[in-house]
Amino acid sequence: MTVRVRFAPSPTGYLHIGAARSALFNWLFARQTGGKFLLRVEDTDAQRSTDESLRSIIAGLEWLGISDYDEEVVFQSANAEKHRAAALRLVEADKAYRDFTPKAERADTNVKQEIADRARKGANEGADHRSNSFRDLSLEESNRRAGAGEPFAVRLKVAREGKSSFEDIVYGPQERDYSEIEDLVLLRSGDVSPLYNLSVVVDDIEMGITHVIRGQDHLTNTHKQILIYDALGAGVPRFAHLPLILAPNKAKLSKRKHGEVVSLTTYRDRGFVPAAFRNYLALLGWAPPDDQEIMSLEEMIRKFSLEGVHRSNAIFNFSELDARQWTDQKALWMNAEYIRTMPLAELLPMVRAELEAEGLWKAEYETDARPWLEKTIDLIRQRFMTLKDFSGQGRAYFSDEFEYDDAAVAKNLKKETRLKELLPGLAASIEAVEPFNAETSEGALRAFSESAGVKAGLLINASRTALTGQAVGPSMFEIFEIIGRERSARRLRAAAQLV
RNA sequence: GGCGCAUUGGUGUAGUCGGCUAACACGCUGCCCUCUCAAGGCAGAGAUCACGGGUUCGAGUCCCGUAUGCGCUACCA
Repeated sequence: MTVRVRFAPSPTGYLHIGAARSALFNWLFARQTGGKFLLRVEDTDAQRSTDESLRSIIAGLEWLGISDYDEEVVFQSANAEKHRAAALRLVEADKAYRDFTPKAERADTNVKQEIADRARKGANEGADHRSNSFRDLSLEESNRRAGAGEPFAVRLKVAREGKSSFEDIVYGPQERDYSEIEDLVLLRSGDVSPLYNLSVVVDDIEMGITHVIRGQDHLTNTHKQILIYDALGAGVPRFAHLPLILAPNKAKLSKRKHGEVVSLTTYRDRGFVPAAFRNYLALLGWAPPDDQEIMSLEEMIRKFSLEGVHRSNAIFNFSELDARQWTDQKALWMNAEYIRTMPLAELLPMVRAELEAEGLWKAEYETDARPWLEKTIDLIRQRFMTLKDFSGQGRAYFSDEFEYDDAAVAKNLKKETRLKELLPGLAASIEAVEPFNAETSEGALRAFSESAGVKAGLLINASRTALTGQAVGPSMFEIFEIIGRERSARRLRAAAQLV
């Protein structure tokens, strides 16, 4: 039997990293087993679902490189009629019943508290889950009242005795007593719309899903879903639940509290290389059998296994206070690692996109200046963290309009007043060099520093800030060659004004 | 409240059948390289494996209990 898995996000917000990881694991599993990877949009909550959210999710999956769905995208809302029919079929088969109890309004704010209170109260009164008086209403009577237009909800008839059990691929054997599961509502009263547990099951059956891979927050509810599979007479798929990704204080990651760090598109917008973030994501809750953490997509597919997923929740370690740690340090490190080691040919288009977005791209980079571009990028990528750095710290390589870092100016230019005269002098001796390259500019600078009686380091560091605006960067003589004779001389003279 | 799941250095993880002087990566500290560095090289600090008890010659690994965290418990998804 070929494997069929699906990623089933609900479009009620952006694609957060936990969901993205679920998508990734589904995708990896499908690609490894030669199975099908499907996308189903769970848009049954019309109030909360938005097109914008859907677009953001789709874009996120594309960015991660896992949007090659093997079949048409399924929209759950389009299947509502099927879900309803399935529930009514269960009523006919006496596996579910109509509940004519008037719908109780629920305040959305304190649901968790309300549930706990109700449970506590129920426990005190010894209430049991099978006490609904409509549970044993005859089908004739039920049909009659429904036919007369009386509003009803449909609930599943859960057996009084026994227990539900299944083997989770990640969490192992799971068991739950029926007495702990109430007769869950399948269809809402009033508009008779289907509820989540019914919809997932009917759709998963319809889509022929063989493995349900999703967040651990669904682990306990799986028992309810299995009950629905059974009632419907359908085979139950295999389940694999994934540990959750938590915030540094071990709280659930949420948009409201944690903002954009949890949104996948943030990583795209802040200069992450998709492969790097994907690689990082794969390591949250899973580890390859060997110690190799940096993996190509092919290696990841080959090494992945659901059995290798572990059970404890992972913490996404970031700091809201420190800008340098705006997201997990390992994610940042991995991005830098990818930027400095990936094939230049793969990096180039990403840098181009960044330069274009910032108005720094020039047509000649595609033609005459192509070798220069490649050399430059290869040189400066060594100490960059994100693609944004190419247009930020690296701006001076692509434009004459760049800013001088205050700290760099203070450290390398302002602290030695003689630089006011030395810099123009250096500019002159640099200009006289022929040919102009790293070696000759070094010779010129060292000769000049000797004749001026200052240490070469003084001029080298001053030059770095003069030519790039930065305090750090590649070897200075490489920079001279890259920036070129004329621009170098001009910037050295201009920097004299900053001393 | 009930039920379920988890718990290895700051973080991500390894540790299959009990033999660990607890491994790797990020981060951190120091040194080296050097013209700088958020790069590279080297070294180091950091974990009584949540706690308590038990089984055993021997437990991070097995059993029981406790604590903490998380999840579910809804006519939300």
